[in-house]
This record gives sequence, structure tokens and C-alpha cells, in this order.
Amino acid sequence: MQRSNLGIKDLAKLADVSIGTVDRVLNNRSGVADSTKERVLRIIKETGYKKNVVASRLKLAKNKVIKIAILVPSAKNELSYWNLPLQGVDSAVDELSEMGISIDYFYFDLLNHQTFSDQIDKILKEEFDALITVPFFEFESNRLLGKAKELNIPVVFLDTERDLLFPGNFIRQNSFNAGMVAGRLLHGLIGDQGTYVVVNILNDRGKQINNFQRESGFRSYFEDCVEEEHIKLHTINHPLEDQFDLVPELKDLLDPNQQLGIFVTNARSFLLPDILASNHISNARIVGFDLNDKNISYLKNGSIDFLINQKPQFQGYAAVKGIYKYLTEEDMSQLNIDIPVEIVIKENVEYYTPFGRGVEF
Amino acid sequence: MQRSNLGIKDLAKLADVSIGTVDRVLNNRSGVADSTKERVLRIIKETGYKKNVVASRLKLAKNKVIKIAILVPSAKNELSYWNLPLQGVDSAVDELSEMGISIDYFYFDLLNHQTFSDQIDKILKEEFDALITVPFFEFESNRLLGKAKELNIPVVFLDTERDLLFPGNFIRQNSFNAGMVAGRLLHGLIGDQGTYVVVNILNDRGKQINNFQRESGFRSYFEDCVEEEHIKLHTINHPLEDQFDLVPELKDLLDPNQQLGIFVTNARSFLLPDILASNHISNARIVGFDLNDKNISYLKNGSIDFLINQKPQFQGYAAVKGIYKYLTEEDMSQLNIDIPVEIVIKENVEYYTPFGRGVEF
DNA sequence: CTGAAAGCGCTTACAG
DNA sequence: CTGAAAGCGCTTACAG
Repeated sequence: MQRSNLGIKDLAKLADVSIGTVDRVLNNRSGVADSTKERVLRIIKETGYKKNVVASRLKLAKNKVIKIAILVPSAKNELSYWNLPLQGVDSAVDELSEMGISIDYFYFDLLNHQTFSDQIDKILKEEFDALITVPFFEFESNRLLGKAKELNIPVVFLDTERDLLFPGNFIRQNSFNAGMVAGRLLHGLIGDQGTYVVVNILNDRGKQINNFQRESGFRSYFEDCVEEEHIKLHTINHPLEDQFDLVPELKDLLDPNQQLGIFVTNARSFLLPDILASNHISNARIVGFDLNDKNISYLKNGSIDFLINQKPQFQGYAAVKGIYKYLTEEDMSQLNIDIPVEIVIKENVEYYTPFGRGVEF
Repeated sequence: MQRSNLGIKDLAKLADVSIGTVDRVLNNRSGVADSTKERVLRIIKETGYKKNVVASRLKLAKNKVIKIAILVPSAKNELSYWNLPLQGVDSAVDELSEMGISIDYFYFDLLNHQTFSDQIDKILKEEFDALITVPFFEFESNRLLGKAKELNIPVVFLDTERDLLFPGNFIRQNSFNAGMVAGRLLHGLIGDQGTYVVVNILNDRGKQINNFQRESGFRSYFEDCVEEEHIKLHTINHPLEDQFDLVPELKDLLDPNQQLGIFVTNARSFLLPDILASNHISNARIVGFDLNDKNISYLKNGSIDFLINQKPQFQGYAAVKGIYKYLTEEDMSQLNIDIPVEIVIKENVEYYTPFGRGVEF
């Protein structure tokens, strides 16, 4: 696709007006006679003119910085999952720093929807140009979208997709698909003669949308792709406690002659290997989510077989870049992204860890 | 990392010189008194000044376009592998078009090293700012690097790493690692009681570096990670013929009681399923490379279990971006990239195909 | 309703 | 050896 190399100056000459007038038409500003406007628009169309975004931001970078707010759950510590999208956000902001962009961080308490609402109100008052957050509270997310629509502020949700009253932008992995992927991976290891358990290890927030969708995708894989009737497929919902132990529940399902396939629907798969080992259960295979340090170390020593990466850094990165593209080019195409379901094993994990060799996220 | 927002104008004021002089120092141009130069350099250091690349390219975009040449094997048709890096190159050029960048395409015949040399000579005569190619011919690659060094032109090699007489830039997958990944994937499906075969399907060029390295990584996985002695690991080198059939060779190895694990070290894994089926070999599992249409369709119908993606589009994309970063910021860090060993199955292949849902390559 | 001028941060002739 | 001016493509006051 060859860009026409015409500039605003050329348009002005062709339309026999000043560049100021061309600019008014291009940016839909008032104060142009209808006849003039029409003429300029025709020229723009005929020449296939495309704005030089870089040049336009050069002037604006100082006065009109694009202000983005990001509101995520408050992190317990530096290793927390929610630091990862923030890292991605930071590198996008860094990359675009010459173009005039800024980011402000806000946090809410996952167990208290009021803190989410309060922060939203605060953000909307401060005149940000865009907002990145997560749709964990349904009612509050709807309220947010309603207000953002009024104020004409784009909102991008990370991590989870959820049906809301207004159309929203989502940058997240398709969790149903991720469950399907987990199904095939585990099935490949265990085969048709096996016991399969979906393990939901739940904190005080209970079962989340992603957990439901992952389980549903996992079950769907076995319904769609496996003809055998022998497959035993169970679900354990277990609270995350200090003395975490789901062996009692597992024992009911165990068949010593069969392999055990465990699908942990969130990042806590690292809780399983020690429990299994101390109970002398050695015929189990595990698939989990997310590249936290504990999961990675069990992946490396062979106790966990596969991890699925949601690319949280990339989610943050893509959100900022998508917002920038939308606000500078009115191009919405990057505001909705299906993150690849990335399959990680011991031998390729180094490419996907923050300080690994890769240049991507 | 907070960028200091100082511009060349601020530096000039601080050093009590004109912006022209600051510019001369920044760009290492001659004609500055040593004492002045020192003073300016000190200010630059103290302030942590960082050039606004966007602004600098704005002026240069018209006069001083960065000219890149890419030399790849000539493609038989539109579906050829070598179109994929070109696609990535194109999107990078598109992305950077406002910054003044251009690309010219050159082709050589894989079976004739002289065509490679001739094209290199042609390119070097035309005063390009950088060159992207592949290191398939050792002698000619060394000759290229020698000349490029003299002319001070950066060269980026795609696809394959090879030891050369001068240090080169490589954007490619680690093929040994990819073989290790294939090892674990196939071992997970087949287990310790199985027959494993590495299949090298070779065209007139014979066995390539990537084939050797992939096989070696595959074998290394079994040496490192599998304690059992039962593993049977064979290699078949077979020419790519019209009546391609490696069943005779396979039959010698087959044990009807064991599963068969087949690792195809290049993109031609799609040749296997039909051969196996017509010989009623149904207990085989296949891992291959590359997301060509035929491989994908066998992946989707379950005849191929895993494909490893080398991300050829991304290789081209990253080469252009890396060159741009080097030529505008003297930052070489993006000229050498280890492409992730991406694991692809039926359920996530849609994210990795050119027109899939992903925004990345 | 329209145009001419100044400026974003840098680079490039040109003048001294 | 150094400075002042013009310009990259666009946007923004300001003047008419």
C-alpha cells in the first residue's frame, strides 16, 4: 500500500485555500463555508490524503498530552500478577513518550466494590482522555460505561470479558478457548483411559468468569474431540486456605490404575505438586495458568507439564497502543484484542518470562 | 524511567552556545572547538538529554530516506514460505512510513550460490543503508560480511544462525531449542515405551543447519530428560521425490505394540499423514514445523499433533524495526533476536495464522 | 468565514 | 569555529 505523499500544503494548493482551512476541514472544526468544505473534502478524497500523525503530535506533545488512567486491583507485593499489565503499560508509554502521552495509576480492593466505584469517580473527575481497567464488578462496570459514554472517554477492559449493557472494549484471552487448549494438552498426556479433574482453587472472591469459561472450554474439548465414553471428568471447587489440601476430595476419585489429569483453572497450580507428592500420588499430570515464579519452578522441575500464558504485560502494552491509535487516528481496531493462548513448557519458558531473551511480551 | 524533557534549545542555553553547535556535538560533526565540545558534552551528560527521534526524522523523512534491501530465496508461488518474512517487512515499513524508510526486494536461487553473490554485489553498489538476507551459503555470507563491514552497512540474517568469520546479526529461532521442545511434546504423547523417528525430508539442497540443530536438540531432550533405556530413537533421511514414500524405511523400525513418534525437522510434515494412513499405520503421532496451509489442515483434522511456529512474518518485521532503531538511535539491541519457540495446536492455531484474530505476528 | 504567522524539536545550508 | 534562518507537516492563536 503506497501512501500518497501529499501534505496539507498540497491539499491547500489543489483546493485553492489556505492550509488553515484545510486543517479546519480535516479536524472537523467549525467556521468553514459549506462550499469550501465540500471542495476540500473532495480533494482529500481524490488524493487519498493521510495525515502524518507524527508531525501532528510533534506540536501537541507539549500542550495536549494524552492522559490515560489505569485502575487495577491493588497488589500485595512486587510479584503480584497485577504488576505485569502495569509493566506493559509502562513500556508502551515509554515508546510513545515523544508523542505526548502520560499514565496515572489507580488501585482498588478486589474484595470491595465500593473502592472500585470511588476510584472511577475520582478518575472521571480528573479529565482523563482514556481509562484502562478490569470488569470484575458487573454493576459498577455498567455504571462506568454509561458515564464514559456521556463523557466520550474510551474504556478498555483487560483480563476478562463480560457482557455489559453498553458495548465495551476488551483486551483479554478467550478463556473458553484456553480451556479447550488445556483439554487437548492434558488429553495428549493422559489418553482416553484416565481420570480428569478440573480444580478451581478459590479465594474469597469465589469463582470468577474466567474460571467458569476455562472449565467450560475444557469440558467442551472432551465432548467435541473425544469419542470414548471411558473418560471420567470431575470438578473440585476448593477454597484457598492456609492448610490447603484437596487430597481428601481427590482420593474419592482416584483410580490407582489410571493416570490423573489435573486442570487448575487459575494461577495456583503450584499448590498441587507438593500435596500430591506428600500423598505419594505420582501418576498425575498438571496444566495450569500464568508464569508466576512458583509455577515456573515446578514447570522446570517437571511437576507441572504445561502452563498457559495470558500475556498480561502484552495486554497492558496493547491497551495503551490501542488507545493512542484510536485517539490519534480514530482507528478503533486495536481496542479489542483476543490474546493468543500461548502454550508454555520447560523448554520454551525462557522466551516468555519478563527478563527472558524475547523482545516481545 | 522519566525522560528529561529538555530539548536541544535548553542545552544550548545551558552551554551558552547556539543550537547549531549543540547539534554538531550531538551528531559528532566536525568544526567545534575542543573546549566548546567538552562543555556541551558535559551538559548533555549532566542533563541526561535524549534526542527526540521523531522530531529529527520529521525533517529527514523527505531528503534522507533510510533505504533497506532484502534478499531472499525466490518464491515458487504466493504460498511460499519466503513471502512471510516479506509480509512482516512490509508492515514494519508501513508503520514507519512517516519516518522516511523504504524497502527494495531482491531474490536469489536457492540452488545457485552465484545468483546470491550477484545480487549482493548489485545491492552493495546501490548504496543501501542496510541489508536483510539469509546466511544459506557460508562462503558468500562471509564475503558479504567483509564487504558490509568496509562499507559500514548493517546486515541482518534471518531464519538460520551460522558461524561466520565476522560477527553477524541474527533474527532467528534457536533450532536446537526447538528440537528440545519437539522432544518434550512428542514424549508427552508417546511415553517411555515408544519408537521415535526423526524424519529429514530433503530437497536438492540437502540437509540444512536448521535440520541438524533440530535433530540434535530433539535427541538431547531424550538424553537429558528421560532416564529410561527403552526409548528407541531413529533417524530417516529421505529425499523429497515425486513418489514420496518412506514406509519401507519406517517398516523396519515399526513395533506394532508401540506407539510411533515422528518428528519432521522441516515444514513438510504434511507429507506423512496420507502415507501412514494408506499403510494402515494408525498409532503414530507427528510434530512438525511451520504453519503452511497443508500442515494447518492436518493439524485441524488431528493427523498432525503439534506444529512449531518460527514466526517468519515477525522475523521480517523485527529486522526492519531493529535496523531503524540502530540507524536512528545507534541502539543495536534489536538486531539480534531469539524468536520464541511457539507451540501450535488445533485449538490455538487461529491466533497464529496470518489472517487470524491476533494483532501480533 | 479565511489567511498568515509562529511554533513543536531537530537538521541543514548559508553567512560570517 | 560559530550563529541565525529556513524548513519538515501539522496545529494554534490571532488578525482581518
